[in-house]
Amino acid sequence: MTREQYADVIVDISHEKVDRPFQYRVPESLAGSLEAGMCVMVPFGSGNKLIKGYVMEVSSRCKFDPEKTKEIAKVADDGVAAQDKTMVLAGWLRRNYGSTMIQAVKTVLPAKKAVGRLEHKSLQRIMGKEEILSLLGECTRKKQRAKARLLQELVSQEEIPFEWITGKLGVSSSAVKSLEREGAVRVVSRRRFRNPVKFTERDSMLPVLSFAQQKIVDSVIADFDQGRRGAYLIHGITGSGKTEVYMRLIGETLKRGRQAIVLIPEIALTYQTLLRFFRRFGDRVSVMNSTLSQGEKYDQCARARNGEVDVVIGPRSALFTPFPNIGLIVIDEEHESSYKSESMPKYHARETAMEVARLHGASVVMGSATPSLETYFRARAGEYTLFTLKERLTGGMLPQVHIVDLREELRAGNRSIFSRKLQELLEERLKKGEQSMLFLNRRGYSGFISCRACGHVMKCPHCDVSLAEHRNGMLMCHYCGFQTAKPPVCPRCGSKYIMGFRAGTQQIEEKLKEMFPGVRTLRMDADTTRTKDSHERILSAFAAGEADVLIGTQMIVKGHDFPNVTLVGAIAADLSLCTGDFRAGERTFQLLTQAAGRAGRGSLPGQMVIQTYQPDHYAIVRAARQDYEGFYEEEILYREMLGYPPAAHMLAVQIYAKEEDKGMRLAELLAQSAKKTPVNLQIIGPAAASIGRINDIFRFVFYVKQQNYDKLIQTKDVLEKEIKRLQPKGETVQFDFDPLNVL
DNA sequence: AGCACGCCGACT
DNA sequence: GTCGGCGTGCTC
Repeated sequence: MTREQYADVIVDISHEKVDRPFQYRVPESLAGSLEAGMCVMVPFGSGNKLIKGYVMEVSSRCKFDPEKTKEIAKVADDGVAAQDKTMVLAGWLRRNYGSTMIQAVKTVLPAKKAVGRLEHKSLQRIMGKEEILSLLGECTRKKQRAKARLLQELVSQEEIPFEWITGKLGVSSSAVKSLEREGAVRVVSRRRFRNPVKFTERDSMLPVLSFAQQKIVDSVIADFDQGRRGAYLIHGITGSGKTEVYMRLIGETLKRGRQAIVLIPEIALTYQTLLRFFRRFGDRVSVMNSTLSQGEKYDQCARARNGEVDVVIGPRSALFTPFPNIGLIVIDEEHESSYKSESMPKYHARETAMEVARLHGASVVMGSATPSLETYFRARAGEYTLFTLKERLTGGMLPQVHIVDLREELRAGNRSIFSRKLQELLEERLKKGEQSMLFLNRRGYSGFISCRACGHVMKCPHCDVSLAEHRNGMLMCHYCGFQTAKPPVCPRCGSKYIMGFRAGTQQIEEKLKEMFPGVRTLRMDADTTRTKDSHERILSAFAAGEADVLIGTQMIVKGHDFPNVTLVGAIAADLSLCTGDFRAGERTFQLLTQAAGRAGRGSLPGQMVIQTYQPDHYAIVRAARQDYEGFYEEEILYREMLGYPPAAHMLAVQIYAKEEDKGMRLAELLAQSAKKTPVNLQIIGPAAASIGRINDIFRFVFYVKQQNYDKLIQTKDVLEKEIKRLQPKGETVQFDFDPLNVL
């Protein structure tokens, strides 16, 4: 009754050439029991050597010449137990975020690249110099040029890295093989690990914890020792000592023979941050970051697997460090958007950490001064244990915040981008020789339209997000595709000053220099940070007092302490408030709160100016008061009303197409079949994405909303089947669950 | 990565 | 003609 089954298998050979699935016949004995993610032994190559492989997919269609298709030999180890944690995780990623198994496997298997392995594989001479010379003579006589070249090199060098042999010397493996047979050389894969960080002195004493810190450490450890594995959120303002709590917990985890993973946003992965961990844990710590080469990453993974390190620090990908027995996962700055992957599978490190923790029996500790709504929502629901750290250990004072109403400025005849208050305070700083920071919080910027006179923002009547201006003069909603003509005057107050807000960091710099001749400025944005260390260089130049004012995008307010900064100015808070995204309020609140934390961290008291057309908006008012709770209450109400995450869940289905009409048709087709699913779904769109075309690829998107996450997964499964059936050629489809940004 | 195939120079 | 090294290409 059962038709013949086939399985796509990725073989366990570290080389790009074979890094793709091979199809095998599923033997009758395994029919029905074989699942994606299982580890199997398959005959491979002409010698039919048995090697390890991972099942990617089981199907009933044979995509390869059936004559040449071989059969799976057996399941490696025994059945279910053979599904090691990594592959289970890959399967989980595939299921929850919708990607191919290969994409999922590639994300969980860290650095499985040729360069990684070749680098520390080398050829060693095991004969004496005289013997080599005589062998060299023999080979030259026999005109064995490849072997001779190799031997020539071995005369002067005891050991040659493998990559030289195939690269510079141009000798293939068959020549090496014959030399090995003759007993002249041997292949050694010595581990010459490079720890990217130099040795530093260890802490000799631990700092004394505050009462609140101690309580967190005690209860997490007590839970752990009683076999309760939970998730914890530390809601603590900057400088309240979260890092010390993490380090104590890591220390306790190590004492119990388990390993710890620390996730830190890439931007905060600075030398100062790392130093604290190195001083505490010495060479048991390993760092993963994007500047590491493939080979270095491979080394770090091998060290983790061998038990040479117990703690790894890095961005979201560090989550997949192959530790044998993870006991703790720390997620610092939990709200950061860099925790969500931008390529398939579009996983969220926070959610994935929960799954990793479940597989290993580990605890998860998250920390943030401005937790994401998702996390706080769950903490409120009792899913996570909530701790609060209210005091600044350093005793620094919170800054005084001024909200400036830009409508008032216009009324008073001030058309400049600096309000009178900001001008006044800037002048004061320049006189006193203190530093200032000016930032534009624009990311995912899209031309929203607002009224300069009354602050009215054009919004979608169905989605309550800002409408974006299109080239044809129409205003459009990125969620549902709603369109309306741009009104000539403000529909609320009738003013003709209704327009898009446009200002860049460069303009700010120019205007600032006009206003204050001789002011020393530094600018930091995507343009000035293109090269590798320019980011760090600008920041350290500013810290060294080489400029009076640092101008930049939101990146200047993250991490980094500048004790001499006493003024922070948000030029246009509306830029992040009106991005046409349901998370705009949350992002604005986080950004402004963080920015306020930048002012006055030294002994000098700080001030902050927030310029906005919407001075009454709750995100701005609450940020000015550093009132997270209050913000949360208002924001969650909004999400509940409109059914946005975390109150409900949302799946973005993104269609990329070479031809516009074909893309739209596929989007409509998929939206239709989503509608036909038995679950009760709300479908919005499809519409052209906000950036409708990149590199001549047209983009379309529609959204599916549902209370229950599992039902969304079911919908995704239905769509996956539909895509398989339609077999689109010029179009690709991606899924994004609870998207952070609208395309 | 590892294996066979086939080309090309050297030699019974 | 045959033998064997050595680059090349494929592996379900």
